[in-house]
Amino acid sequence: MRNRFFITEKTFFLAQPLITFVKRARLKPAREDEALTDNAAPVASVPDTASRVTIREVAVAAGVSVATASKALNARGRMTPETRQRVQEVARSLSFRPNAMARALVHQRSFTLGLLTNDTYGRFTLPVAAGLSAAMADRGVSVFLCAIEDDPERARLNLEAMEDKRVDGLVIAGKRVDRGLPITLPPLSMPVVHVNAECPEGGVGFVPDDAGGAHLATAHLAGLGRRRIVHITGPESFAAVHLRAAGWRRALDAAGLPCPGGALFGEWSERFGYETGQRLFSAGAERPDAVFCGNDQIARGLIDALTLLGLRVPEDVAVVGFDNWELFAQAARPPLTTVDMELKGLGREAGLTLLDMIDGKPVERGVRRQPCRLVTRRSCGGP
Amino acid sequence: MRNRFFITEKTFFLAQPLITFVKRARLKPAREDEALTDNAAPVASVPDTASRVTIREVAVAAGVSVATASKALNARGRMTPETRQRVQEVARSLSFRPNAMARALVHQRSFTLGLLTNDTYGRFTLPVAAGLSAAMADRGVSVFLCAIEDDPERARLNLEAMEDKRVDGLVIAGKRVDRGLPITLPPLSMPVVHVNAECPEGGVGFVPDDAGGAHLATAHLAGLGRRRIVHITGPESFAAVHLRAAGWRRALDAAGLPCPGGALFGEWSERFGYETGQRLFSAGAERPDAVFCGNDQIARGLIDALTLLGLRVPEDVAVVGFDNWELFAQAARPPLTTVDMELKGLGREAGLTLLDMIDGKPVERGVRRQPCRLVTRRSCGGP
DNA sequence: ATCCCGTGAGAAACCGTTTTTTCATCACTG
DNA sequence: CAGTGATGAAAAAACGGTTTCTCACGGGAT
Repeated sequence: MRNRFFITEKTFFLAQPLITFVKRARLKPAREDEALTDNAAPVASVPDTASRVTIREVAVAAGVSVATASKALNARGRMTPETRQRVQEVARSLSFRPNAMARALVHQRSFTLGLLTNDTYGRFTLPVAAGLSAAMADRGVSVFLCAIEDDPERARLNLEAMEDKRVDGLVIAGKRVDRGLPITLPPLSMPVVHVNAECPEGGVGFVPDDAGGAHLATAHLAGLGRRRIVHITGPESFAAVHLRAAGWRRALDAAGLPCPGGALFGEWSERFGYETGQRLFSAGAERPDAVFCGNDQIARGLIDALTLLGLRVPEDVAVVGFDNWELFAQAARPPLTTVDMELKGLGREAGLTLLDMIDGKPVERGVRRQPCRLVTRRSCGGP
Repeated sequence: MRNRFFITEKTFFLAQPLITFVKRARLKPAREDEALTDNAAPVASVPDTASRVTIREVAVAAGVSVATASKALNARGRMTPETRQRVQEVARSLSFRPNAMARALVHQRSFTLGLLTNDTYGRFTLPVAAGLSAAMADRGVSVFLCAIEDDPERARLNLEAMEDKRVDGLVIAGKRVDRGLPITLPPLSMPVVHVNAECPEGGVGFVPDDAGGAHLATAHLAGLGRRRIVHITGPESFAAVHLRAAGWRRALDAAGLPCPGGALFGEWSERFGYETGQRLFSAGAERPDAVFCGNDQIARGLIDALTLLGLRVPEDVAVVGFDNWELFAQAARPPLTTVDMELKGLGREAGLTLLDMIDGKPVERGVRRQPCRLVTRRSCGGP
């Protein structure tokens, strides 16, 4: 109770040994008996903490003051080229690297972001995270990963950690565009962007353009001369399902094609694709000549069903999937043409926008739908 | 060239607007004309940076010195209970949270870890990362995610960032226990543990106990009375394949069962499982009554083949997989009994050990094989 | 020779904490 | 009543940087 604001007691005590250890090491430079007893044990060598070289050491080695050293290394202020160069060379030779935390302290900017996600096993968050991390790394910004398992308490804990660590901004990533994370965001002292998750009123969000992707896929099929293009997809409870269905319908309209009785909703599984395929294609008359599937699993199941029915893909039926989940798309026979949601790009754009917000640049609020990309493989024929 | 040690020029210029922005905000407290022009634009509200409350403000509000405030909040030093309580209440009412970076600066400990991984799309790293992140969060430690895409340059960049940010330790996670990451680790100034990756001589590593897991699976089958247990698995180029095969063989020996001609090596795909199943079970005589598969995909393909051949799972043939990849294990009919590598636990243990190393506790070097867990579903029958 | 100014570099203040040291106060002893 | 500890709290010194201010110096104009 006493202490409830701060680091947990566990953490607190955890910290003690190290601190005293370091202190001791600094005061007495290695007593002999200690060295002797430590020697034999087959323990992993703790690298000499060898107290990292500071700008102060660079300064004395270069024969200047720390102020001058700092200015020399940061290309600020005025000074003779010789001085600047001498300092830089000394810094290099000592392999000096400035302490980012010290620097953050004075700049009031940590060059650090938080990524809060509840998609622990998911195939969505990792690409987003990778794209984000890569783009940020290029700009000297690092990303804290916070895996909250749909557990509000864990969310709170991580949010507090992010506040304490003074991250410059926060990316909140989920697995469904129509669901928020299990957090009631407290008033945060930093800008936030949402990725692949419900975006609160007035917030900034990034999601793949599901409708656009579906349009892309359907138009591709129409462009290849297919006339009866059906849509087999996931459960109606997903917003993404409706968006993709809408894109499909719009593309059919645009191509002047009939909309054969609405989309076939079901589940995101191979099984559903397989069963729907059997049902749809065993009836002889008026068979579709193309299927746009709501995801790659469905497409995979569908292809299995078609193959079993003796129908050839793509000759008799062309198939497009959604997700570009390599595991399914590449493994399918024939390999699957599918829609890639560009999740890495999503993470990248979210990060860049967040940086803009941090820099105080004006950023339009609202949800951005990032374009998808059609990956053509062999399941549609064509060139 | 001039500047090659430090933040990139891009970063450098990026930082400027913010810095001057903050400065200005502090000097003049909001000029009216600025407020007016800013007002109408539909831009995302940058939360009032409202310069976070510092311990200094807490101190003056409580009528004590900062030293006293610090001691009061950290349960250090001696003081009257009244003073301590008063400070704590003031801190709470101002919702003060200490700046972790300032604190890190004096403690020489950032309570921060780096996670370097090249498994961007993979199903292996994310659970590891989640387990690590969760366990560390409980201890007030945050984890930087560094996604390097098998790109040495990116690896270098991220390593430098981790050094600059003064992480206390590093977790290096890969996708294969017999491959290192594309890094030639420079002499690092912090302890390192390796997870699911090749561990250099004298290092500390964590991998799942493949052999043990295989033994677990095979012994389970033997315990259910199966006598002819074959093993269908991935390519021989994987160390994990050999370990699992060895575990399988050992379990057969232990149960006094014959080893029918060695393991069947191939690839990690459903297709391979399917085809091998057809080949193996269409020949009439001396059919196996159980199969231990090297992963869940193979198991899934195998079950498809068995079903097609009219063989019942588990009545005629019992099947065990490896990975507990929900997508396959749960979706299989019947649901798959399989070996879980406990990747989250792996991440957790790696993190805890790393913390020990950071604390200077003696830690045995070498690779630890963490036990796997058998998840029993319906593909083996039994209770 | 004096004044002024531009220039390069050092001194000092600061960022937000913790920790050590110093200091004043007060209640006891002898 | 002076001397002695204990005690609570403040002052000061770190931690590793950046930035603002100040200053000494030298050259050119008067």
